[in-house]
Amino acid sequence: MEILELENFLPYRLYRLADAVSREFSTIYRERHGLTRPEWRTLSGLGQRGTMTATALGEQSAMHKTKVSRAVAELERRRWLTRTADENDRRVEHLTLTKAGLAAYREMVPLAKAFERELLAKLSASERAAISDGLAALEGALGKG
Amino acid sequence: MEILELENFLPYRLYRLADAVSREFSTIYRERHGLTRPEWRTLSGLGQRGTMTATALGEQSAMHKTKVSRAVAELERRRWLTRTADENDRRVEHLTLTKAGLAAYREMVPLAKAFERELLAKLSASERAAISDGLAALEGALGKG
DNA sequence: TTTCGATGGTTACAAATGAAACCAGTTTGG
DNA sequence: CCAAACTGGTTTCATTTGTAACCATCGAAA
Repeated sequence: MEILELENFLPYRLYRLADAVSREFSTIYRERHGLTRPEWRTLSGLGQRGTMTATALGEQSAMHKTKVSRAVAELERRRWLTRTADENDRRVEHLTLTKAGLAAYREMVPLAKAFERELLAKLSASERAAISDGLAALEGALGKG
Repeated sequence: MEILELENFLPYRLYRLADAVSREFSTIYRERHGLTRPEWRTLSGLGQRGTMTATALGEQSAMHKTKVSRAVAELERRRWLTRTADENDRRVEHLTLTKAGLAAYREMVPLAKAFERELLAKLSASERAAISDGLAALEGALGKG
């Protein structure tokens, strides 16, 4: 009988790894600020880019638009970001971090980098290269469709 | 100011890829049999191994035990698996696919393999090697803690 | 043996999620 | 100019998920 070896099945391996890594990382910002993952992504997106629309945020971080909508609402409630209406298109709003939002972002960046550094420190240089190249290749393959 | 580049941030890249791949793959078994992901994993685990306990299933596929419990309940409802009490430890139950469960498994395996094959076909041989080695290295790194 | 901490598994409840309907504003084609 | 199709974003509702409490059983130690 034909058998599928889960341990070698790519979708399964990817999901399992991503889940483990992401779960461990999330404890950092959850404990620190009580942020959910969509909220953290929104914060990071805006911190990195400065100003974005909700749609752009969704595309950048592959979040469903309802996730974005709710994350933005929560960050706004905390006064970590503000919305500014677009001049030409009144459906669009431009999101920007406030001082408080920026402060939180600045605090999180080193933690995120440290987390990644520690994770990668467990790998050899060639393994790091392999992961980086492999993921890039897959990203490219999926992008094309 | 120090900035985190999300596109190069490992946890983020992993999650995004896994989500995309897993989501696309899941449409296959969702459309075919109306299976959820935990149910599919349970089916695959049992198909591959023959007989497992719920705890073993959870470990193998990194599923929370409530997920396992519910997936098993559903597959049992469909009469795709049966539970047999352990002789020595009455808390434990051994799960096995029924004829119907096995039939479904046999039908799914080629679809899963085809999906993976098509995905990998978009990569060069060295890219495939990179992904495989990189993931293995990460798996090892996480395993150690 | 009895008691107490672990373990396999289920259940109840709360929070996160996604699909689809929705609102408001915008573009396009007739 | 106006209706129809579309787009940015929100809301509603049903489903999925996780946490924590739970039940039953087991093993070890007093």
